[in-house]
Formats: sequence, C-alpha cells, structure tokens
Amino acid sequence: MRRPTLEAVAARAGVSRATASRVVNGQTTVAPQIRDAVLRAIDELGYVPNSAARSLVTQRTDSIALVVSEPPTRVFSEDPLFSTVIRSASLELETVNKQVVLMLASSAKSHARVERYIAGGHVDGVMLISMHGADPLPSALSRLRVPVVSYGRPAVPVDIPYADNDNVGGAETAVRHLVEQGRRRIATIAGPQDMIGGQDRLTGYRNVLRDSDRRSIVAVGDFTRESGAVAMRQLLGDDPQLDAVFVANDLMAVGALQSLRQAGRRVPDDVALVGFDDIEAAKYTEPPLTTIRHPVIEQTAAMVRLLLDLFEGLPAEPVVLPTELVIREST
Amino acid sequence: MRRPTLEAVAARAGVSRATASRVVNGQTTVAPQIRDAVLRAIDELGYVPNSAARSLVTQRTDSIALVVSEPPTRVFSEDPLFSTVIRSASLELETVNKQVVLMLASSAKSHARVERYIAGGHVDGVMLISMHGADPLPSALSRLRVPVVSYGRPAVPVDIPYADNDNVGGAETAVRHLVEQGRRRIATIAGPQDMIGGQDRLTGYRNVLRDSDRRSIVAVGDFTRESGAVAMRQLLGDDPQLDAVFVANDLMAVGALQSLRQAGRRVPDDVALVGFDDIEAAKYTEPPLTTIRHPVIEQTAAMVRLLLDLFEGLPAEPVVLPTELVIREST
DNA sequence: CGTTACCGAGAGAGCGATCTCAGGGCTGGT
DNA sequence: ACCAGCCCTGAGATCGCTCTCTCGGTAACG
Repeated sequence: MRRPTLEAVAARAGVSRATASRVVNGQTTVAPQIRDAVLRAIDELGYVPNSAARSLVTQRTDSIALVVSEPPTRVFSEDPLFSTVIRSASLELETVNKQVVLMLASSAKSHARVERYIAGGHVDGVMLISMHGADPLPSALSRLRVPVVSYGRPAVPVDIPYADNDNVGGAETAVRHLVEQGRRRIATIAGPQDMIGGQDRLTGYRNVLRDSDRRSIVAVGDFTRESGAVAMRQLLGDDPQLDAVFVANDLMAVGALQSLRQAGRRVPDDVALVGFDDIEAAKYTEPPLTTIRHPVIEQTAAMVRLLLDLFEGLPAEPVVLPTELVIREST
Repeated sequence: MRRPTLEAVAARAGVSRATASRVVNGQTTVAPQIRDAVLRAIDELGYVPNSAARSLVTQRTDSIALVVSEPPTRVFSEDPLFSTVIRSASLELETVNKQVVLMLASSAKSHARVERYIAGGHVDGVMLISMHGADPLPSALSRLRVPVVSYGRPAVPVDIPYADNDNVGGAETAVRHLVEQGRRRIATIAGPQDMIGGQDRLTGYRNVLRDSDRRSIVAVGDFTRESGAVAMRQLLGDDPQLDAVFVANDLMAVGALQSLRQAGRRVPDDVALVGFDDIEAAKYTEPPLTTIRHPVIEQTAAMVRLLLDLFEGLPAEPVVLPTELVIREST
C-alpha cells in the first residue's frame, strides 16, 4: 500500500534503478525506447519521487522559505504589499521549479520554530521580509549559513543581500515636488519609526525641508488607513495653515484625504497631498493621488535573483531600485 | 564545512549513533550522565537533525500543508477569515510540534505544483480551504491517499472530513430574527453562488421567507465591502419599501450600511440589517451590527483535530458547529 | 552462589533516491 | 579484421537518520 519507489518503476520497466532515475531527471543519455518504457511504468504506477530521499543525497529541497516576520494583522491588512510580494515571489520561483513556503514569524516562539525548521534543512534558502528594527531573525538566519536575502534593507546592520527601493530619494522627490508647486507649509505623516521604511521616508522629507529652509511639521502614523486619518486631524490642529502634506504611504494618505474632506479642505486647492507606494487604490481616490511608485514586483524579482545568485555562488550585492513620481490630481 | 551529523555528535560524546539518536528524540532509557554528555556535544557542535534523513526513515515530516485555493486578492483582502484560519491553525499545530506550510493554489498551474509537492511527501497531511465549486483540488488530493481535511464543506461531494459552521441554520436564525421584529419586506444580499457559504446562506434566507409567506428580494455580491454597497443601492432601487436586509457577510454589510446612509435611510428605524460572521469591524460600525457569529477559531481547531484523528487512524466524521445570533443595534 | 530478569548501549540494516565508475556493445578509422 | 573511442546501462556506494536486535552488565531472587 506504500507509494511506489523508483525500484518498482525500474523493475516494471525492466531496467536498473540508475536508468529509471536518469529518465525521471530528464537526462538525455537514455535510449528513446527504454525511456518510453520507463515513462510508461511511471505513469502506470503513479510514481512520484520521494522528496526526502532525493534531498538526502542532493542536499537540495527545491523549496524556499518566505519568512514574514510581522504580526499577522499587518500581513493580512488592506496594504497589498505582502500579498504582492508573496504572489510575485511564487510566480518568479515557479519558473525555476522551486516552491515557496510561506512562514509567519510573529512571536518569539515562532521565531524559534522558524529557525529550527530552516536549520533542519527543509529549505534551500530564505527570503526575509521584515520591517521592524528589533527583529532578531535577520542576524539569526545569517548565522545558519543558509542563503538569506531580504526584501528591504534589514533594520539591523547585517551582512545579507537585499533588494530595496530608494525610500530616501523617493521621499525627497515627493517633497521637492511640493516645494516646486510653491507650497510653503509642508507637513508629513510619517510611518512607524521602528520600521526602516518609516525612518527613511522621514529622512527624505527632512532633507528637503532643511535645504529649502522650511519648518518641518510631523505626525506619526503606523501605515494603516485609520492612523492616517487620525494623524491628519492632528496636523490640522497643530497647524491650520498647512498647505501640503507628504504622507509616507498611500494607505495613510487615503485616511488623510478623508479627514481633509471632513475638515472642509479642498485637495489640492487648499492642501496638496503626495503619497508613497502607488497602490491600486491611489488611482481611485477623490481626487486621484499623486504618489511615489514603489516597484514591489520588480523589487521582489530582484530579491529572488539575488537568492538564485547566492545558489550559484555568484556575488550578490544589495540592489536599490529607483522610485518614480506619479503625478495625479492631488497636487 | 557541512553541518554536523549525528555521527559527529556521537563521536564527540563518545557514544554510538543510536544512543545519540535516543537523546535527540527524548527517550528516557539513557543514563543521565551519558545524556548530558550528548546534550553538551549537540550544543557545542550546534547540531540540528537533518529533516530529510529523518523523514526518510520515519515516513513523517511533521509539517502540514494549508492549501488556500483562492485567488490571492481574496486571501489577502479585508476579510479576516483566511488570516484567522492561518494563524489559529499554526497555533493549534504548534502545540503538537508540527509546522504549517502555507501554499497558495490560485491557478491551474499552481494546482499541479501543489499536487506534486504533496504527492512527493513533503507533508504529512493537508488542510484545505477552498470555497469555490469548480475547485478540482479536493478530489485530486483525496486520491493521493494523503490525509486531507477541509475547512468548510467541500463544494463537490467528496469523501473528506470537514469542519463547517451551520450556514443554513445561521441564516435562518438571522432572518427569523427580522421576522420576529415585525419586518415585512426582507431582502438579502447574497454571497457568490459558486461558493458553498454563499449558497447555504441564501438557502437559509429562502427557507424562512417561504415559511413566513414573504416575497424574497435578492441581490448578489461577492463578499467584498464594495459589492455590498453596490448591491444595497440596487436593492433600494428594486424595492424602495424594503425594511430589512440580511447580508451574507459582515464585510458586505459594512458596505450596505454606507449605501443606506447615503440614501438617507436610518438604521434600524427605516431598515434593519443583519450580517454574518461577526468580524471585529462589526462592533465598530455606526450603528453596531447585529450579526451571526461564525466561530472561525473553533472551526479551525475542529479541523485540526480531524486531521490529527486521521493520523491516529481514528474515524473522523464531519463536524458542523452551531452559529449564534449576536444582537447589536442595527436591528 | 547461580540463575533469571531487566536495563542500557551498540551494531547494523534499512529508508529511497542520486551519482560515480566500470564495463559491454557499436561505430568508425586504419 | 582489429582496436580505439564513445554511448548507454548497471552495480554499488552513499546521504543522515531511526529502529530492531543483540549483548554485556548489574540487580534481584531463590
């Protein structure tokens, strides 16, 4: 009742195990006639290679962990970031016949589990997506001598290749755009400051404001829509005269738009708004949102390529993708 | 430079491989002194058992696939269903030392990959969550002789144990509640009719309407907030006199509330509203939503237990959990 | 003191694949 | 006709672990 083995296939086809193995692995050095016999046997028996046995000798598993080191509430939130990364990483790796295994690592306990799982050789490599500074996983995993790459620059300095987008530059572009529009009092709704993206985008904002001799007006959100709405109300209270806001992500910008509307401010006449990410929803707000495009799919592809390079023993240097200003009607 | 093997641990501790193995697996028949020596060796070498080798002989992997057979847009939508199932299944299985491997099976191509992955023995069992009728996975997997359980009754009749909630009964309770409130024209916003939950909840609605001699008024959504808003507008157009709506899930109910407000109808004075699922957001709507509690965590736990029963060779019968009316202020 | 019982430890056979190496059969060149 | 060389195929080792079986040693009992 056990699943058929290669042995059984070989016996049925009247060849040796070695030959059957060659056929299974698509080697060309097999006579067509024998090849067909083996294929028929495989088909008749419904043979599928035992992955454990194969991994044992090849030292490969052809599966790759995507470790999402965030509380599930964020992973499965309105923000399409994680889902896009998961989906495009899967797609990208399918083309090279590798399977993505998604693992959530929210608590400290699950960190340990993830570490053990990876140390146990279940996967050939790890893609890490983790935005929080305190995260112990990047360094822990890089110690395991397993190929590891990261989506986004790890918050702790650790020597693993990563693919990032130019958060600082993007934020600078956004704010410079507002300056060029003649806006005088430019506020920002920053992201959480324990996330690298939140920090970098705030840095970009500060850089331009300093250079253009303006006062910075900062409220901090947590990248959710609701927090954007709250932060906007707060900003309006702090400085009713503000005439522009750079919001660190589009989701918060959607919330901010809502608050602006409730406060009776017209966008962009009274207040101009620039977001960050260029999520789908940014096209459908009222008015459509000027934003900085965050190339998630390309960045994911770059990360996957880094990992594949590591497999090949090639040098893998961090990649930082450029961002791009997308002008719509909110400025 | 290879990872240390049990052999190395045994050598360092001055014992045989078998004894080292006993210690690793927590067998008690080892003298404390030797045990400590082995543990020390493990620690010093940083030994972690090779999972492929272990699986090869034990025929177990201690990991379990959670196959989500839905387009990613739904999986990672506002609806907390999937995330809750994923999280609580992980939690539940951690207690028995098993790892959940999440696999998305959206396209036909990824179905094939998932099947191969599972047939290859990567996992000991499969938990399937799939709402669509046309889904070929339930039957495909059940043919593989791998233990399979399902979250929710599979749409195609196939002999795999499942844990479901009482969709028909819940819908009946909801509509009966509206009848008892003296509502005369009770409409429904149904879920997609290619999903079992969508079908069953519509059936429940129809059952009660038939028994109470009322006319049914149906609009169909797709379980998203937006579709609920659209469906509500449509219902108001179809029958401006309606005084109650049963909405097949809370997310659509949130959208419906929005449309009702825009149309100037007061809830519950003009129109009473009952949702389904009792998601967190239902508590925070204006007014808070009367709904039917869908016990997601319990249902997931029941599903996990079914799978564990299958592992033990115990009989595993489908489980249907009762739902419960939660009365808030929308009725 | 001898015998039985039992407990703890080691030897060795697998688990199911891959892969190296050697050898048999052909082809082709001389 | 002979031999070199190539192409296929098969034998057998190996990956790292578990688990059964065996055996040495000590305790218990008569």
